[in-house]
Amino acid sequence: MADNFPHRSHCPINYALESFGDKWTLLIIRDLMFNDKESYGDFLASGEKISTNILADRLKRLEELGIVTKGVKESNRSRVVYSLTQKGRDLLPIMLEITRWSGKYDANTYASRSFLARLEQDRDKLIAAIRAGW
Amino acid sequence: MADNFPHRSHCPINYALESFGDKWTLLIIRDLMFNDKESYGDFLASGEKISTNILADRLKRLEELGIVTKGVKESNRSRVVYSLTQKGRDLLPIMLEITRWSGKYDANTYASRSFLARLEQDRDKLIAAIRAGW
DNA sequence: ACAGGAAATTGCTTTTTGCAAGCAAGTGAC
DNA sequence: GTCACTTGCTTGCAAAAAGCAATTTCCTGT
Repeated sequence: MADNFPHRSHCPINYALESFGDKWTLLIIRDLMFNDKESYGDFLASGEKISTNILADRLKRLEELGIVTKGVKESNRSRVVYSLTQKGRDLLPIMLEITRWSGKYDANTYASRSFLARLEQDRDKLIAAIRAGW
Repeated sequence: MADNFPHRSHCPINYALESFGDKWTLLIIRDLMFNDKESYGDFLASGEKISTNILADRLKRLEELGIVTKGVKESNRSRVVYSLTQKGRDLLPIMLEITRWSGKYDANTYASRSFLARLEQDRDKLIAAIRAGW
């Protein structure tokens, strides 16, 4: 959890942008959080087609920031697996509010009606339910 | 509200990233939402030192996306003023969850204790109170 | 008409991204 | 053991975006 680079400011919005304010980082977090992905290859296979050098860079950065940890699979110790730390899991409310906003404004959103309805009607219970699965 | 560029996907996270997934856009939204800024010069004066060409580009983009509207001040019709649309104001819950996360993990955060406490204790009331001021 | 300020635009350099190819380490079949 | 295969990266290079300083345009009040 390095975090020892010069900050533009300690505005909370800016702190977040310096952590995950780019076009790719939140997609990796999404895959870890909602799509049961855990390996380099898993992330590469996502629909948005991240390139290998960017993926490697972002995973390294997320590790340095303490949002993700790197380990190996017990069943196959050559397989590298990434997972969210508490700091990473705490991004859940942000991810859900983003989903709500995009669900409202993107006419072609992939987010399902039922999920959006659940989010609208009882956000707190939905958060609790997801956390219970961790 | 153009939105007619090729999307990487219609994943809600990705849609949001394509709207404001860069190092500067959310700072402009922050200034409009919380800091009573409205003009080009106001945004330029913010602590993070955005450069003029990037600012002009992002304002244009935000307008195209329907998040911000551009107008002129009645009292001085040479003065351009920007303001949030409903789509922009609907980013409030995201902004607050980001503030909460950064407030938790940035030891040097600018976010005040009292604001963070209010956010923790009654998020919904805080949102309602801010909306009431719009 | 002119001075002044606000809102950009332009030109140039540096940094970051995107893409394809290559490579190293571990594993599984034989 | 060795050889093909998979996984997890690294490298090189071209293209795009960001950063920075200087310049310009467009009001507008005097």
